[in-house]
Amino acid sequence: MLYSKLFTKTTKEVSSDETSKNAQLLIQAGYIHKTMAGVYAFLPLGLRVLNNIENIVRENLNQIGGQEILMNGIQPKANWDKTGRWNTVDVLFKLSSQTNTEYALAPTHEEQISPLIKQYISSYKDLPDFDEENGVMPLAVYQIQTKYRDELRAKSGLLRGREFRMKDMYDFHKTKESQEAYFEYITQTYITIYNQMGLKVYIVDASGGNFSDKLSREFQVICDAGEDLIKYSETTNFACNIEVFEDIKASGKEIPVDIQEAKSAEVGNIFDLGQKWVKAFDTSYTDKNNKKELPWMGCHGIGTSRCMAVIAEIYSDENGLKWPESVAPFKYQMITNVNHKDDQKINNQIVKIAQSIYQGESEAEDLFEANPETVLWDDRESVGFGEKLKDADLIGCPLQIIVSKRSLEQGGVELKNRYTGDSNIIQIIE
RNA sequence: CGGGACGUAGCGCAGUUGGUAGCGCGCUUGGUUUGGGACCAAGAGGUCUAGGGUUCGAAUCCCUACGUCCCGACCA
Repeated sequence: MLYSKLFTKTTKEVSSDETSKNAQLLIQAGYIHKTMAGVYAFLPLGLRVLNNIENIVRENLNQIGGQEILMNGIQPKANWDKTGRWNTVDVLFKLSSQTNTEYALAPTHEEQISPLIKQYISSYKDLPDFDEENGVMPLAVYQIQTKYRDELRAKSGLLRGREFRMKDMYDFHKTKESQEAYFEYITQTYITIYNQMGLKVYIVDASGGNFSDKLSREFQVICDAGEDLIKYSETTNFACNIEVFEDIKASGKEIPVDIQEAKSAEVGNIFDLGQKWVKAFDTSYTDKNNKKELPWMGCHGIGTSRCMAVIAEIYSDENGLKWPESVAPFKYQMITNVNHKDDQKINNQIVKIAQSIYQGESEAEDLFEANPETVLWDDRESVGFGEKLKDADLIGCPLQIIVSKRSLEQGGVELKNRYTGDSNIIQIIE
């Protein structure tokens, strides 16, 4: 993409009332725009990052049998009455129509998936037992969608919004064993997902809150902007929320010697919902003996926009963002320096080389993946070179390609790693 | 929802004891620049969040509402 065609602009200054690092950087670099407290619009660069994150989630869930659907933001009140949550979920946005019919703006989708799935599971044959060895996956349906929660206090940029993006998956099983085994299987998939987006997660068991009286498991990333406090160990897989640490100690469980404490952000969680929701909606099936049975249900969330915030918090420095390649809006940001004082021949050469790199015609191995889809070319002519370098650091694509008189004198184009700061000259064969 | 701070040009800010608003960035035009957010010149841009009140006179003082952020509480 040509930078000159990008409608967003970076700014030198950012509002002092956005104090969170993720919001400041993402707004300053033009990734997001604040509409109101806790509600942000995703601009071209921001949407590319969000899409990259969500595609990582998508690909991994498809591999474990997930079938993607898209449910709705607006839901009937009746469903929420049925589970009693119309009055108990205080973050529920409620709205009414011209005819005073009431609706919920969905904060989550158990109230929709349960009656939906009821239509399609009539027989035990519709609910295969999870069998990892033979590659048999259970019925698992997911969506990646915009969610709404009436938070009393939205804060920390994309970390806690009133409108945010979330993946939620729901799985249904004949047996509790299948559900529990899949719960563990998903845990492994989640670790892979977070690793692919550059996040190291700590797994913390917690109670399910008012969501479920069963087990839930949180995925925490060490991050100063986070709202949670965890105890964890680098050498073992021990991790727990600070709130339950004393209880764990009292229970006699062994505490690792390298125990540490840190602030963390919850980037996902998985729940064992038991039969609470299927009971409420009578989501039953007929078993082998022609008997009516209720399935076992699990639900699993990943806050994709929150992941974006956490990545921005962690992968950034005083100059700006430095995205992991897997989620970066572009792999390369190319800067060309055309100086009118210079020999026109050199300027022509700079543009010609940049053009061929941008079009994917470069022979150089390190630039093999360059093309208009992977390169953000800062082709602006009236902008100083220093400003382009600043912008490249702020926007934070992993690799910067610099084509200038100086780089040509050094034998080619400069390839600079945003993360390590290393740079080297790539030979260009013309 | 309790406590605190704030709301002035597109953005970031200043505005003294009350006298109808200014700076930087950005933008427009022209020119010079171009390896770390350049420079000169000339411009455009405002219902000082809104509504009341005090006053001869309010961005400034008082009240109310709305908005934004921070601390806390809450947190599928």
